[in-house]
Amino acid sequence: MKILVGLSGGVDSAIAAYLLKEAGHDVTCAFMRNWDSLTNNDILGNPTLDEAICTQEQDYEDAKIVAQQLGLPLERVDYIQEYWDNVFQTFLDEYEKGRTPNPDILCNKYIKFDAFFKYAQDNGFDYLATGHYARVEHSEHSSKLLRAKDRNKDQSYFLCQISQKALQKTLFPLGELTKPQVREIAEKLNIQVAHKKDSTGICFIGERNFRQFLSNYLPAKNGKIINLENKEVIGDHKGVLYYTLGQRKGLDISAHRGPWFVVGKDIYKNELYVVKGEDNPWLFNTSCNVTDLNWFNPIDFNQTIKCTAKFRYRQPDQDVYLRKIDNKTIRVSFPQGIKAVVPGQEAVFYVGDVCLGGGIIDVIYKEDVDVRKLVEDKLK
RNA sequence: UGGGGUAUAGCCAAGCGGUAAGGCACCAGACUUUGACUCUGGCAUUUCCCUGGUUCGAAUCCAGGUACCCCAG
Repeated sequence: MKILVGLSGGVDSAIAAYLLKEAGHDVTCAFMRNWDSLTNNDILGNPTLDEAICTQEQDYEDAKIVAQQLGLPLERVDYIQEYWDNVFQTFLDEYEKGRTPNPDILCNKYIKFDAFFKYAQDNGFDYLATGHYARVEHSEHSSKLLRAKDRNKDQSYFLCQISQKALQKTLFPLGELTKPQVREIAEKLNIQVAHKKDSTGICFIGERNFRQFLSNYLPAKNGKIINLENKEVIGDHKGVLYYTLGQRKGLDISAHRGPWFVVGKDIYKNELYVVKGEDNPWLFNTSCNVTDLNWFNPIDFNQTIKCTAKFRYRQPDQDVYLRKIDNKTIRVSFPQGIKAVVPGQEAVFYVGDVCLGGGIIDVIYKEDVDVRKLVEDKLK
């Protein structure tokens, strides 16, 4: 089969490509470039800007060496415009609304498994493959996304928004392997990047001082930090948009004994609301509405569905109940209470190893009352 | 200007003659393809408001200052 592999310059995609080649496929590699720091004005909080070779170019160099070592052709594709329009614009819009988006899920949805997928289709490839840790089970008319065998590295969470259509033509060669096994294979092959550190941070943008990075696009606007429980002003924030619910660090509240955690914000009054103590009841929610749903396979919502969910990457599985609200919204209930379920973040649903799909957390509730209303009432 | 009390890190705070606990904040690292959370480590030795004194030894006891607080005027 003719397969296009997204080669990032890291170990994972290198070994993914290697395994496909070993299996006898006709493999072509492609390096994606989706972010240009200079044209995107990504100046503040960008540590690689003054480095001799920015990490992105280094990654490309690594990818070239890997392709060469594997004896595979390497193409280079650019989706800078698409990334900006579909991923980054949404990312900024969400932050502007005071929410906390997950750009990497958008990146998979719009870039890797849409724009790049189409590229593969248009160029006569049978399948697209990446180095993600996840499994896909193909059958005649539909495919299933499954958790990776390596439960520690499982990345199905980030793949929850890709289309069934793309999934059907996708392979994840690392799905049955663990990360240590992948590194071992790379070592045996003497792959250049066998010991390269796992990448973290926003995909294609990398690690940044996040507040500074955001301030390139969303200017700082100082304001008050208020103790929600007694309405006392206890500090100053650097811009309400820069903080996320559940956040502890960076509040710089030193005059009052903490620890303090963010439980709410008002983007119009430009106020941040905090409470004290890591077990504070304000930190726990019991349900949320989820929109922008993507299901890999049809779900029968005639009855309440019991399944598990993750509200952020690497969160242990949470028991939840799903109920349909309307065609675009479901209510997710978790009476046991879960900490810091954050609007804008992704809720991803599983039954056993099968990833059902996911959606964006829209409104959070405590005992079926909108938390924003609870905060508002508390401040009266 | 009568009486009483308190001064220890950015904030809070233990210590009561034997060589400066702890928490918050902050910083660093780990973890991590979002943002967070979490974990580990660092963080007063020209040191305990200042100056003297007692003592082998003082943040601790004594004397005198200084600052702030409270009560009564």
